[in-house]
Amino acid sequence: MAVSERGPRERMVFSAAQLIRRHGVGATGMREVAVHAGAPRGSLQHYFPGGKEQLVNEAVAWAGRYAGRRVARFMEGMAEPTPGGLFAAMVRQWTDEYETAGLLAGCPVAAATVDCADATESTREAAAGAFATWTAPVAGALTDMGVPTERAEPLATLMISSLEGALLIARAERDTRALTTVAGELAPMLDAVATGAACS
Amino acid sequence: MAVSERGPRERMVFSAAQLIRRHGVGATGMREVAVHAGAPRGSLQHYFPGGKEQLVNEAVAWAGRYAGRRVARFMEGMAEPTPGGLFAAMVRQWTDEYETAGLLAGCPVAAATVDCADATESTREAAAGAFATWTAPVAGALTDMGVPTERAEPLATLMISSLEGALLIARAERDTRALTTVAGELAPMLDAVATGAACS
DNA sequence: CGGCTACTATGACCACGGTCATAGACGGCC
DNA sequence: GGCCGTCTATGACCGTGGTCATAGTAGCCG
Repeated sequence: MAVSERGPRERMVFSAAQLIRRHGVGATGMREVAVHAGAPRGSLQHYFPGGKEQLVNEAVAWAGRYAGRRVARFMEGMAEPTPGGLFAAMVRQWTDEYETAGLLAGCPVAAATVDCADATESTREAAAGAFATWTAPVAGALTDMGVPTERAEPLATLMISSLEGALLIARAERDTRALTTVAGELAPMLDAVATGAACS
Repeated sequence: MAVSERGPRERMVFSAAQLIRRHGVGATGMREVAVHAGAPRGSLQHYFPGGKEQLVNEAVAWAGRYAGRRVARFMEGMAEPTPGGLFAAMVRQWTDEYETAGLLAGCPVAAATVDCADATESTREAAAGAFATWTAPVAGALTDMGVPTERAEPLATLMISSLEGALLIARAERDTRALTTVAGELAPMLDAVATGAACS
């Protein structure tokens, strides 16, 4: 996964994100993270003196940056970009993963929110930050495609919400049905908005 | 919360759902459930010999039935029901809770999915079942409002996905912004579809 | 070489939590 | 009353997991 030659610290953050999105925060152990990253257990307390909380927060932030960066990739990959096309690409990343991996893991930010939002303030803030650093590029892409500025961020929030929710249902059903359905329904609506079609 | 006079068993299921949606499955202890339900600890193993797994599964199923039943209430409460109006009502239930409770808990089904989808098959199935028993009444309501039958279930999935995702973001941000935004954006789109407006 | 810093390595502590085992209380029914 | 099923009550076991403490290793600099 193109992670081979990063420092051990980044590998641990990456591994934490991977494990969290599969098993949730509570069920992910520090020892487990170390093993998954191929890193010594002692390095955890060395790089993350803040303990599990710090590790989780960094994993969440990492996931947010990753998701944000993907948006630019999706835009580059489209001949004639449209809002619906961008959304379809965002969804396809997940359906593709299901095809290849055979199993659908979740979003680490979602997992952190569900598990920590009420208990750990800093993690809640990290999750909010991650959503923000994900929403911004989406909204930016929308404006680049001609969506009015004041609609861009609301629509970006709608897109991410639908994706996260569909991902949840897809995991429960062990089936990409919800993801493809949401893409099939929402994408045309987004394009209709962008072309200024009659909505409201 | 109108739970006062139910049997102790149902109270425990209810309490489990409440605690799960706040702290997640992993962080919710059996002892904690018993205390919250005002029930003796020994009753847990008596009513739920299947242990925590059984309790969680029943809590998830209960939440699914509850959500499904709410749909009928929402329909009754609307003078001239529209898909967008139904969605707005579904969202409002959550924003109202935030106003009154001051804190936004999540959806127990979402929490169970995030925490157990990969580890506990039965819970994953319970979550899938819960989404199904929630989606069905929504789709039924849509058809009653004139939405073509083949579009009803996909749109219901879109509605629930958006709601779940927005709820996630709202929890992370400790703000109903995402919920109101999604309602404001998606509701008109849904009505446009229902009235057969130009979308795709 | 001595010492310092960065990192690795492991064992131990301790709290938490799910489960089991056992036994006590209540209430109906023969 | 004596019996039994339902429910309540509580203590104990044991695995798990986060954290702390303590060394050990490697490399650099003076």
